[in-house]
Amino acid sequence: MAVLRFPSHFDERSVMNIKIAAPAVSQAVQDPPLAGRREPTGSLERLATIRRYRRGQEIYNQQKADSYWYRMVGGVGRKCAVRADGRRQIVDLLLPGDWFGFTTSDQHYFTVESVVNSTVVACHARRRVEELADSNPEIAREIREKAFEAMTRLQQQILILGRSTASQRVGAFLLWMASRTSHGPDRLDLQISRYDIADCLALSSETVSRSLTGLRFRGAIEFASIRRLNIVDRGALEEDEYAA
Amino acid sequence: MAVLRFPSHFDERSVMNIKIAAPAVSQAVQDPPLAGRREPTGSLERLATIRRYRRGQEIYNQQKADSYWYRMVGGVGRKCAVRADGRRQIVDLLLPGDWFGFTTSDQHYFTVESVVNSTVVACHARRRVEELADSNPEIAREIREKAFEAMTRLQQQILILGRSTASQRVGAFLLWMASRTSHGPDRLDLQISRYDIADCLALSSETVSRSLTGLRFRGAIEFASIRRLNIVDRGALEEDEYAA
DNA sequence: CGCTCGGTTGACAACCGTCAAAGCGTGTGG
DNA sequence: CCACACGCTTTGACGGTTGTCAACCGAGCG
Repeated sequence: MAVLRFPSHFDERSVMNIKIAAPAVSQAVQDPPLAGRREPTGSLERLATIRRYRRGQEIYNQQKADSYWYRMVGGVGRKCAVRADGRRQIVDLLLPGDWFGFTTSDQHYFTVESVVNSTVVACHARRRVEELADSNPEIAREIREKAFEAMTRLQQQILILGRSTASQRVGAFLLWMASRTSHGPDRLDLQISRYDIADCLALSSETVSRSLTGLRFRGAIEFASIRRLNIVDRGALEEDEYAA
Repeated sequence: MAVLRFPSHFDERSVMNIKIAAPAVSQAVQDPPLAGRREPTGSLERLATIRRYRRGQEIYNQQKADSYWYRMVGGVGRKCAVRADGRRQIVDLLLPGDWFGFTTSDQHYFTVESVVNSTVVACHARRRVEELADSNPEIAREIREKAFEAMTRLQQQILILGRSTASQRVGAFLLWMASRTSHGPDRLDLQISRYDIADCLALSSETVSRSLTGLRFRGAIEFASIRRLNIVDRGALEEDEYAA
């Protein structure tokens, strides 16, 4: 129940009695639930290969030819690009239920890596899925739907990257992540590091850290542990955008 | 052949003899060519309705139900969101050959507007296209391919937004636009305003203008007219990213 | 026990957004 | 035909935000 101090660049007058949320009882470290999404139960998954990864392993690679489409089953993945200056950009953060790696050739544009241990991925041979889709319109529709979902994720990412200030980006990111996971709408288990968040939002990790501190200071969020937090004031997070 | 002066924040020592490129002879104002892409010639386009727009008109809208998938035939479109503070974010810039408006419901997430006069769009009734795709695997594959292309555009946009400095973003944007249009790899007719560029790149129009001036100053580009330019030094524009 | 990695904070400089003003081109109306 | 107005573009000045460099801390691990 330690009282937290805030760094000097916050207004000292309001610094009192701000506490860390009491840790939830007996949160054993274990794999997260599968985000409550329905898994496909049709013939699609019968031809899937399941692969399991430890943290930081490569799922596919821009360099090597690869003829699979993928579905995230458990854990977290990141689709990223590395620039000439060594900076990394995370283009798509992959959570259970998300499909990724859609191509029409045997070449991917990006590299996908697992972010946490026990990341589980279902691999679908592209050619076989396409043949299946050719003969089964249901499957074709399902693939289309998953591709459209992937497009929605990318558009969401663009909207977040388009925000002008770091706090807005971080706030919108937290809300988005909370809506994509299933710990309840206001509980969030960021399983990813500040570095990964920074690379998602095109910020430095220091700025992410400062923004989180700022949001905590303003009472928008509270931390249960370093990567688990509760959303206290949604209004303070959402720069309420009207998607016109 | 006027000698251009540079604003004071550029190094005055190098300011001499920098000229506007000689204007191309007799460039009448007219519709741009259709970017040299093959148009689909199959049964898909037989059930398309062609619509023509003047500058600034709405093609579809986030508010109103709409059950079409679209294909840009001529001109330019912008898919955008407007935030609470009035700021606009362009999520996808639509050029001839681009499909857009993919959904599985009768609701769109964004609004699409024409950017230039004589923008021409082909509208495909979603339900009829889906039925056609159900019975014709060729069509289904074509739709998938167009959706994947749209995903590639969005990912490209994310990579550009992820760059840290304004000049890098503007430079990458110019190269991208040049690769998407067909005036030759080094000639570019931006048909859009600085404001639109700014809303694509999450910058202010002033910063876009300053970045363009800076790129011109560094000899990376030269202007044929205010919206037409030549790419002189690709290396200076591309912060050569290695997409890993 | 010491190392490494991730996270936080501080100091400072550079960059960019904002406000303001001016130039310019185009279209419109008198 | 001219005058005007409007929208787009450029430039200047300035202040706030953020990236960078640096230091420190704590947790996990060999």
